[in-house]
Amino acid sequence: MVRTSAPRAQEGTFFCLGHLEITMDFPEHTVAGCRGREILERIGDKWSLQVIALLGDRTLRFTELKREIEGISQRMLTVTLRGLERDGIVTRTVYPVVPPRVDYALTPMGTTLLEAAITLVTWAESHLSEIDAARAAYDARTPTPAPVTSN
Amino acid sequence: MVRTSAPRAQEGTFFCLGHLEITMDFPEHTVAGCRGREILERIGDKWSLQVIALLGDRTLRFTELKREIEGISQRMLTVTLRGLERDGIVTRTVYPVVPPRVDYALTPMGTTLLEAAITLVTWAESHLSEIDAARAAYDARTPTPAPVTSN
DNA sequence: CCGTATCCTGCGAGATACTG
DNA sequence: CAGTATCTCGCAGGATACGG
Repeated sequence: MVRTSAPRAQEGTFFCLGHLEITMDFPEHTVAGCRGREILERIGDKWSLQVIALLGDRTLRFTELKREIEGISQRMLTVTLRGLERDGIVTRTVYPVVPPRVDYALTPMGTTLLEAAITLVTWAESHLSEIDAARAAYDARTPTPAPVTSN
Repeated sequence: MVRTSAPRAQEGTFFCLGHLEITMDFPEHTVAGCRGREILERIGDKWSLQVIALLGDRTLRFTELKREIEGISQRMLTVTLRGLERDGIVTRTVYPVVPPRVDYALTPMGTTLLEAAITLVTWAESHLSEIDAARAAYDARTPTPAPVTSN
């Protein structure tokens, strides 16, 4: 059994994913703005994890990132990088040359985040076939209700 | 150094987060629909992880989940649970009684997913203050451009 | 109690055009 | 090269009402 939420009205250090009660002694653990969820909002968005993964490999320039990440728009790459920079996940280094050159790299904290995230990716890799099987079984049990072609 | 993307034009088992080239010998690793991202879309959404965390604790009924998860709508709880059920993360057990009773529980696979996800939550817990500091520093460096109140 | 069925809204995110 | 500035649109997700 994995213990993630607290027995009611108890205190201590818990994962901030469940009960209201556990937040009493930890003002920073609000329910609506559950801090534990913030990291998911950070790497759970469409592009952040890909950026982090690429930078885990090596420092990259803006255009290099754009080229590596299939389908990302210039705007979203900028937005993503700014968010990661603000959170201290990546560093942004501007070289005052012309044409401009900007390097992005993982901070030490960013590296540890990547290591933590890899746990999940690894899990995904090793369970994809099982998930596919579950989906197929589910869809077989619950055939899509024919969109009104039977009359 | 964390190695997440492949040296170009090489083959083997890599994390599906970066290069195009690594997908050549793994048809299931498409770029747009990167399978590694699917799990993030699963637990990265607004409610799934909270549901998983609560069920990691113990089996819960629909209404119990609704009560525990502050702010979730009936609709989104249903949608979330259906998705998790389809992926084989949770089981749904209907008792033919009146009024109806439906129990939700983690599958073995769901439990392993929770364990993997906890890695990230733990990381978040232990880096929140560092992130806050980074944000404060960033915001100090980059004060919000006054929204035209200076004329 | 445990859902579906609609309607509606805000925001994530793409496309495009323009600058230092 | 490395961005900002707009405009636009789809859809995740909330509110509400009803059904078995």
